[in-house]
Amino acid sequence: MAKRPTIHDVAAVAGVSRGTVSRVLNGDRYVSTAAHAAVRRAIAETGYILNRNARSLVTQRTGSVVMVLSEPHEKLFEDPNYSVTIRTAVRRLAERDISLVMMVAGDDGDRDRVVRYVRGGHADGVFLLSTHAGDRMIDALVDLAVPTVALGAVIGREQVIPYAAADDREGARQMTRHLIERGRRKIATITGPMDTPGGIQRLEGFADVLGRKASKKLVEHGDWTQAGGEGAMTRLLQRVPDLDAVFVASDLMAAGALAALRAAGRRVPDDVAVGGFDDSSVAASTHPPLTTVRQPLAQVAEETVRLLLALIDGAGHVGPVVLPTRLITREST
Amino acid sequence: MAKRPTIHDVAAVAGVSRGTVSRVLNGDRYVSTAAHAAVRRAIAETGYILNRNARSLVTQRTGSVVMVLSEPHEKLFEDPNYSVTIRTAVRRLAERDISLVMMVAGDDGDRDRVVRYVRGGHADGVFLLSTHAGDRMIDALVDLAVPTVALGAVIGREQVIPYAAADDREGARQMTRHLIERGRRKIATITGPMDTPGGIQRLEGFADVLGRKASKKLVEHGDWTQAGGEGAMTRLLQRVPDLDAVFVASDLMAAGALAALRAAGRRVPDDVAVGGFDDSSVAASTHPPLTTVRQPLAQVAEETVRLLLALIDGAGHVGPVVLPTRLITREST
DNA sequence: TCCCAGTCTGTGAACGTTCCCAGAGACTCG
DNA sequence: CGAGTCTCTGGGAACGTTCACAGACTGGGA
Repeated sequence: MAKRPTIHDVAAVAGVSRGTVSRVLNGDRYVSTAAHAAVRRAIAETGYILNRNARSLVTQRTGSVVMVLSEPHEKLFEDPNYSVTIRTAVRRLAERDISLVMMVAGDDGDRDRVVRYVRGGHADGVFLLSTHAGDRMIDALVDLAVPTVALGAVIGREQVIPYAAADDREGARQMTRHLIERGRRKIATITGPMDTPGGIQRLEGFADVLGRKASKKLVEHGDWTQAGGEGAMTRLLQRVPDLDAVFVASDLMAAGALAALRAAGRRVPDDVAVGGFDDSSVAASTHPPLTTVRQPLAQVAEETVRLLLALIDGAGHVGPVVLPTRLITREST
Repeated sequence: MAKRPTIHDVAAVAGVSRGTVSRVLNGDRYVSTAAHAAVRRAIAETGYILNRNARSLVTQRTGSVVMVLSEPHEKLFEDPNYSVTIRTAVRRLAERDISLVMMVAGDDGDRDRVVRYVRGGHADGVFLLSTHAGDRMIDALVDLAVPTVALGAVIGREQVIPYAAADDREGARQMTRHLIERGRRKIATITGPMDTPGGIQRLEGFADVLGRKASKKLVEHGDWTQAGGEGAMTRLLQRVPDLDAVFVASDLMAAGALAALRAAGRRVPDDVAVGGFDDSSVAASTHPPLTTVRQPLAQVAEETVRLLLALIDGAGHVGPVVLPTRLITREST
């Protein structure tokens, strides 16, 4: 295999100059149809592939975006949704010929690396995933003034970092109303960690509906894990033995809650109704299957990418996008 | 903000030449300790960050690796394991200052893009995930002679593409033996799709143990989904109403099988014992919790990266790595 | 003393693009 | 018919590195 063909080779074959080939490559105006055709043909003939490094070197654009995976709680958060998010983002970006670089921000070294990478100009934009409150890396990124968006609000930075998210708060309201409609009177909740948007907003939605009936006694905090959900449910039962419903802020925690209820001899939904959140794969496989709130995950990912692209294209400011959730009724309520 | 500092600026501040700075950057020999210190200081002072594009342009190396996500069965495969794999890979690669670019190979356009990307020299290596049999893209990549590895064997290309994987076959044997030890006599199995390594090898392990008792009647095929598992279980029950155990090749399908059994009025494990595979998050949340086979996922990912790095470093040929699985006993058997 | 090997440094020439400018034609309008 | 505008083209310069080479300096052995 000889050397990879360059723009020079294409130009020679097409009988034009480098400049003209470059113009065709970049879709510039001012190229005659004859030249255009000749270049196209020469590209096909030589099997030419653009060298992005050379291009980036002069344009100062990289044609890539970095997705930063934070690990809020010591990798407890093994979210199946990542898969959907990543796929969707890669797809949408590929349409624009932008590639996706993954980075992990687990410890300080990682976070440093991310900042250095972006400061080095190696990415045209940043896509934040599962951020958590008070992350210094995020402030550093904001300072760099590189287009940055997040999937899910960044707590405390809602105004400065555009995001797309599911309407957690309204979703929680839907579920809470549903439990009331089912005739439940003493409704508790198990939240996520209170430094995550899902933790905060789902509790707010719950409180919106119940008003002052949402006493502190009826609120217990979990950590998104199944074991955490089980523990929280156990504590709730001790404190409020006569509760007749519980809204759990994630399906995985709800699965834990179901186990705790079973262990305590309560029947679901007869004695206690259980509502989840996410409509993840566990939801359908619990016993009984979970009533839950579905998030339009792919759509959220899509909108996040859209925001990022807009920013990269020079949009000064883009607003957050919040997408509606949907109640999925199964047998646990 | 002024222009980003280049190697020239560092050289000027350090009072040496470009060449010397470059040598320090690349850890070359033949740099005096004084020069070395001066350069280090100048780098810190100027906040210099290497421009990878410029480097790649001359070295013909990119310092990045592409991970290709195939979608074997129309994105049915929403594998929570992706998350672990991606994290692990990103981590290990970052240690070597190599970044991970994600690409999706869903349709022909995607596959073309991947090949073009690699042919364009934009990656030093390829990391294949969830491949499926007879993929032309894989042959194209092999032809390009770029270092390529896979997580999980590539069916039909086991000899040409190095891989790391869990010992599916032995795992299936462990489970089958376990079912026999539990006194089961009529043991059926629900497999994965027969064009995936998990589908094939887990069935082989099952057959290894049962020998000729593993009649065709006792084998039913699923598609890794819960609904698929439910359907397969229903068909099995019709055909072999007196079966007393079933080994299901994935936890998600096993959850479906449990639902089918419940619908048919069979008690688990009293009437029918159910074994899963993967030890995914659903396993612990089914009712009853699933006995299953745990794969050392993070370790598999780690080994895959190791193979890839070895290949990139010039190792001519690296053998496959197969890691042991472990039986996790819960209440379904 | 001289020579050679080893260590260290500076510099010109690449790497493959895009950008910019100058210039050649063609066409339009006064 | 001349000036101005628009379309199209070619080629020099720049982007920020690494690499190869040449040269300077050191020290040790003949």
